[in-house]
Amino acid sequence: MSTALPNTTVARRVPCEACPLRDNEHFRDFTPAELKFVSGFKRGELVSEAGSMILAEGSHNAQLFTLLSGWAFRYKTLEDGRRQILNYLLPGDLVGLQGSVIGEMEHSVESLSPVVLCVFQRDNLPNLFENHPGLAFDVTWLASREERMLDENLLSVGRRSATERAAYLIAFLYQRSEQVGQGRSSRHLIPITQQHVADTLGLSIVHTNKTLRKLASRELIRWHDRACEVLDPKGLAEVAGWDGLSESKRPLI
Amino acid sequence: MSTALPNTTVARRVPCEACPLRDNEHFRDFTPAELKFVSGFKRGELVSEAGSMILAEGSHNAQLFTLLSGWAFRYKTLEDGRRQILNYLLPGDLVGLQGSVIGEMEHSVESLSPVVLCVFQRDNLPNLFENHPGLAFDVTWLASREERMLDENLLSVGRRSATERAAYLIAFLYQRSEQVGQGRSSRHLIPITQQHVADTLGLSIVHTNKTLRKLASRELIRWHDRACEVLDPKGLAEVAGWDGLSESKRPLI
DNA sequence: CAGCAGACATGTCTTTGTTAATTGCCGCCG
DNA sequence: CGGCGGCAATTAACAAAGACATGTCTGCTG
Repeated sequence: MSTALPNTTVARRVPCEACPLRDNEHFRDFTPAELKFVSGFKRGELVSEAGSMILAEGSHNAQLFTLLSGWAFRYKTLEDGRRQILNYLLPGDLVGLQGSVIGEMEHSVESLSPVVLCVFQRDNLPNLFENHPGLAFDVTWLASREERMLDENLLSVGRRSATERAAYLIAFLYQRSEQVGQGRSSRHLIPITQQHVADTLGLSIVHTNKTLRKLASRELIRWHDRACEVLDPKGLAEVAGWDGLSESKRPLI
Repeated sequence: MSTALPNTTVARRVPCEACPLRDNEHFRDFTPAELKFVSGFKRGELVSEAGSMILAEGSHNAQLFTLLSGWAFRYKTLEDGRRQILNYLLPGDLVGLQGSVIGEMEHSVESLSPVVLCVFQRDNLPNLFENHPGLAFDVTWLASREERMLDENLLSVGRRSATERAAYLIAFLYQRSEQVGQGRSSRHLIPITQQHVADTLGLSIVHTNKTLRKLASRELIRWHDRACEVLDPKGLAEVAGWDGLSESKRPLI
């Protein structure tokens, strides 16, 4: 039964409804020494990997960044090449807290479209936290949201059927894409291949194909070249047994 | 190429090698209004759930706590009862950032042994961050570690075979148990049932049983009543194709 | 034009799930 | 004290889901 403490200047940020670190504006008070912007990636390019030259330059530990625009995904692989996609990255998402040390192949990040990044020095995090009140919250908020997404993903891969999994994934990515507001394209296109879907859901590419065809035959989706068009998000959510689409926005912290 | 900034009082915490929030000592500077200790749970008891009376009292949002002693696990369920265990909680682990709102059944936590908790008011987090420099780091560190564990878990469920999954899970829990130093029991016992294993790995209980027997016949483990004894951790890691056992301790942030 | 990659298709084989029945242990209660 | 019921672990027999090997077709690209 703790009593409500008085609000402070930090507390003004609560509840935190919007996604932080989304646009450049959030980085106004940062000095050039604290961050740098990186762009120019093409689709299918490795953004960060053990040994990658792009983010590993200078410090081998600089692997902390937010996505400012575009799509990407994070994955791990086993020695024999089996790959598991862990989550998809849309503008505002933070990557690198998971820790990546050269040679240990913790995880890698690959782009699905041209992307723009904002890169921080990982080992500078203590100073960043101190110099930018509120950043600790933003990071906690983002980590928290990512964990919720991973949770749902794990539930999906572990306990849902192939059809449910596929429907869930697509409905989920559709929702995220809507939230971010990819205004650009009028149709709802998700820039992934069936191989990505397979590696996300823990299925073979063949079975994934069969499953997607079933969804397509029910007019829930339509598959394009390297992209999925969502025809009926609600129908997908229903197939997936997922109520997240209608989930009300709510404060996380 | 940012220059190295001078160390500050906050920076002294880096690199952070040990698990923070592990013993009572870490909570010395906290006031009684900021946290409370809860104990008295028995094995198999719900620690936190939508509607639970234990942690929901007062604020419906108090679901933020660390485990001070004992074992527990976090899980989600689908409407029809299928359950997926998300991760296991050992002393020092933090729960509740994922967000849990009454009625939405986000996730639940159940104990595997008697546990002691340290509970924070979730909506008081802003003040906590402000009043306790370093706490933001500890939380980030913990969230980061949890995400790495979830990543590996997802890889496991998505891409490893039943035998690999089981071997990985047990080797992993063995390692964590060792790190925490459950000194109490001389033998290395993990207090879970085969049903827990099944729900963690996304397998049926029957198949899990066959898989575990195979591991037992290879003298890697021995199954007791509601507990798993680890005979050969290295052998398990080898079966799992996992090199995490020998992983050197390293700073995360 | 050749080469290649992705989508689509099919048949066979392996892995895993389902159902159901058996045993042993333990705590509860008459 | 002893029967009863429940849970964990186990096993068998069968069904289903999904993996794998293979091949075709199409559109793109050099």
